[in-house]
Amino acid sequence: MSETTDTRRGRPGYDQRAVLDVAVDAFNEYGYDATSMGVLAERLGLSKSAIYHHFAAKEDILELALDEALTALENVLADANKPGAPASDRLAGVLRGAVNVLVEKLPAVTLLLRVRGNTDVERRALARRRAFDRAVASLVVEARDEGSLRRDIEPGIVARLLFGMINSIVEWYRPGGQVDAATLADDVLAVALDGLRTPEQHDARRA
Amino acid sequence: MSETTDTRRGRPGYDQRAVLDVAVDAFNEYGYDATSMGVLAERLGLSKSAIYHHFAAKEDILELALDEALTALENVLADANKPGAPASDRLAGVLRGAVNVLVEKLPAVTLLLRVRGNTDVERRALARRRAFDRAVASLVVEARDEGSLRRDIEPGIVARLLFGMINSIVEWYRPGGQVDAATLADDVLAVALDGLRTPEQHDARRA
DNA sequence: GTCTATATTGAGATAGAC
DNA sequence: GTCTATCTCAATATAGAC
Repeated sequence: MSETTDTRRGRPGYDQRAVLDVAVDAFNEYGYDATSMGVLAERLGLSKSAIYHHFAAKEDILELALDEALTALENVLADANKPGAPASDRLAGVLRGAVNVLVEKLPAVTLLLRVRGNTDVERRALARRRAFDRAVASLVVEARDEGSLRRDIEPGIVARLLFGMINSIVEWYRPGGQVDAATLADDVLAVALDGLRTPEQHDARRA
Repeated sequence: MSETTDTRRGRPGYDQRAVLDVAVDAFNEYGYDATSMGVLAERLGLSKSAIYHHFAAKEDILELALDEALTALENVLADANKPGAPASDRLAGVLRGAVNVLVEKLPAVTLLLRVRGNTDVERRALARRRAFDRAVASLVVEARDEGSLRRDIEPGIVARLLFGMINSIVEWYRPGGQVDAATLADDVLAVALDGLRTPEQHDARRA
């Protein structure tokens, strides 16, 4: 509506989204603190001050990225919460959904998983992440009480190992590689639920 | 030999080890880059310059801590490498040993797992860590070829998920808490090998 | 082994022109 | 939307006395 007929994605300069994407990649490569506005500007082919046209502060870039990751994860929780469904199904839905979010929003989630809590922005993000973790942990408890999960390991530890495994995906998964998101989610569920041992050895152990 | 009869751990000042321990804790709390020599000095109750009596540079503190973690992990690999033993036993030994190192040298290993590779010190540490990961990955391949591990998931993915689960322990394990190292290692092995599902459900799935 | 300076560099951020 | 120039502050590290 505002100008001529262009597809709105700024031709001459960057829009906020483009700056965000480049910045998040840099944050993940060097770490947030170790990434200066100077190297950001270099990567963008801009001056440092040009970045401040899109974001008022370095931390606002971080905040926007963290919010993107957290919102996506929170939506997974909401989507999987079908009242009446067995807890094991809802848990599987959350795990599968979380893997998908990890893959689809890999840079933002990677950034989220590395936040330490040094500033208010980081602490707010950590609080939202902990709420998500708590929700998953109580799903694990439900699934165990329902008889779907083994009872010999504390559910808190189960939930943490489970999400440790899932979250570690950001350390090595790269889009366009050999593995697609659906296969990865299947593999994670398979390892988590059935373990690595061959079925024959399961039987041998029980015999 | 040098002075009077004292137990050598300096009473008036710090020795290198004491500075190291305090520094590593701070690095893990705030992140290495976000930890200034100023806050380090505050935590030690020293001036900044006093720290430079023990370490020539901030990064030397990091290097010493990383070396401690890496040496411990490399020793696990050497200890578990009993020629002739089944790969599955050797793999289990490495996993158990790695959990023990994680717990016993929690601060140093935590630091190691967060290194990004921004400097030569960090890149050297990453190279040693990758060598360790590769050794574990080839143990996984051996165990699979031997028939001990399921063949339907790529061994590279298996190894990564496995160590993702183990490494995530540093995010929540705290010494003196409810769980001791041996129990934790048992739980990790149990989840990794047998999965979370109840035995009855394993059978139902196969029927 | 610790201190009080201080040198020096690089960071995040702003002013104001184009 | 981008630029050059600059401000301000905090960081690592050093000098040299006690």
